[in-house]
Amino acid sequence: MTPTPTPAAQENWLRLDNQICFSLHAASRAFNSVYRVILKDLGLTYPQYLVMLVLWEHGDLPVKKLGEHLRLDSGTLSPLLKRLEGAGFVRRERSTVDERSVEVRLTEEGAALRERAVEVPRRITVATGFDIDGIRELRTRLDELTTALDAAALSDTPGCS
Amino acid sequence: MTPTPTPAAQENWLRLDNQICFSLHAASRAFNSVYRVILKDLGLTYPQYLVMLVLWEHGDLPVKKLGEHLRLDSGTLSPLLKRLEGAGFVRRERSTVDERSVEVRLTEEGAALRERAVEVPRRITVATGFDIDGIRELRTRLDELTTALDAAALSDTPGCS
DNA sequence: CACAATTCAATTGGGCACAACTAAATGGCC
DNA sequence: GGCCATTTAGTTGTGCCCAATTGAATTGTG
Repeated sequence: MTPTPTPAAQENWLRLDNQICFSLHAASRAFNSVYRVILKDLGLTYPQYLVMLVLWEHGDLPVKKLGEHLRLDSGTLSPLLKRLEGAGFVRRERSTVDERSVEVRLTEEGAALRERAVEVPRRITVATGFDIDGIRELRTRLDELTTALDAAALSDTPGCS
Repeated sequence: MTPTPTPAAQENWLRLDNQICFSLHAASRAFNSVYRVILKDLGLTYPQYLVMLVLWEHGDLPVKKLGEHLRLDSGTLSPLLKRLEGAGFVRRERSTVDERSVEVRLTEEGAALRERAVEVPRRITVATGFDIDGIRELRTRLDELTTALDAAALSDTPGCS
């Protein structure tokens, strides 16, 4: 069936790799799809929703801090925040004490949106088909994975034979 | 501390939700980063690598079949395949038996790339910090999640109180 | 004060993802 | 044969993600 002389072991590695990376990729996009449907009422995309979650939890923040919470840089956040400002959910105001910094502030409308967003998490949880413990377990695994991958991306290990 | 009259339970939901959706989001991007580093030598992006994996495993395929394996539509695949063609790894040839269909074929160069890609999976596995069983377990969970989310996206349940 | 290094946001460019639409070809039906 | 629904790629528009660069403001140092 496989005409290549490659050892079976390498075939298995390739296949296993396919499984894990593809599974994560697919799960991420599936999550995105569900959020797209649920967040449409609120007029938010999924990454915009993440920004609003951070602002609801921590209050007004400079772009820099927002990026640290979300692990996103200004190249991603700047246009995203402009769209949120265009939608009327946030204002961007350059700090008076440090002119380099831009404060992202919730508008009345943005703060009020929280009331309507409160039901989102439960709907998402239901959609996952997981119970609380299952979600917690999965979250822990994913965070472990992210930590390990971040470390690997830094050390790189390009010369690995 | 919280001026809103919202019950504490809802606060917890919001926080829990933040954890799971954000964890997946972050893990997906972290994976992407590691692949970006490792695949740079090969001249592939991560989604392009997924396409090549499918072609290496299944041989030449029409765009439609490729999309089914990867769960991607032509809007994503068409430009991606053009870039792969530009890089010399695939050819796109319109089928002679059904003019609507476009066959994606590996070039010599594309097939040869497999030899160099063989070491990628092991490096990725090392980067995850997980052992084989851990990866298998996580893969299973993620596939369950994707299946549940896909089902939820279809049924939607928008009127949920 | 002057100068260099650093910090922060914004911009640009390349690529991925998806929705909506177009265009061409096929196949079934009368 | 002529008509129409379906199938298949492609195109367009919007948004996200990241790398690299730019430019303004700040901080540190002499």
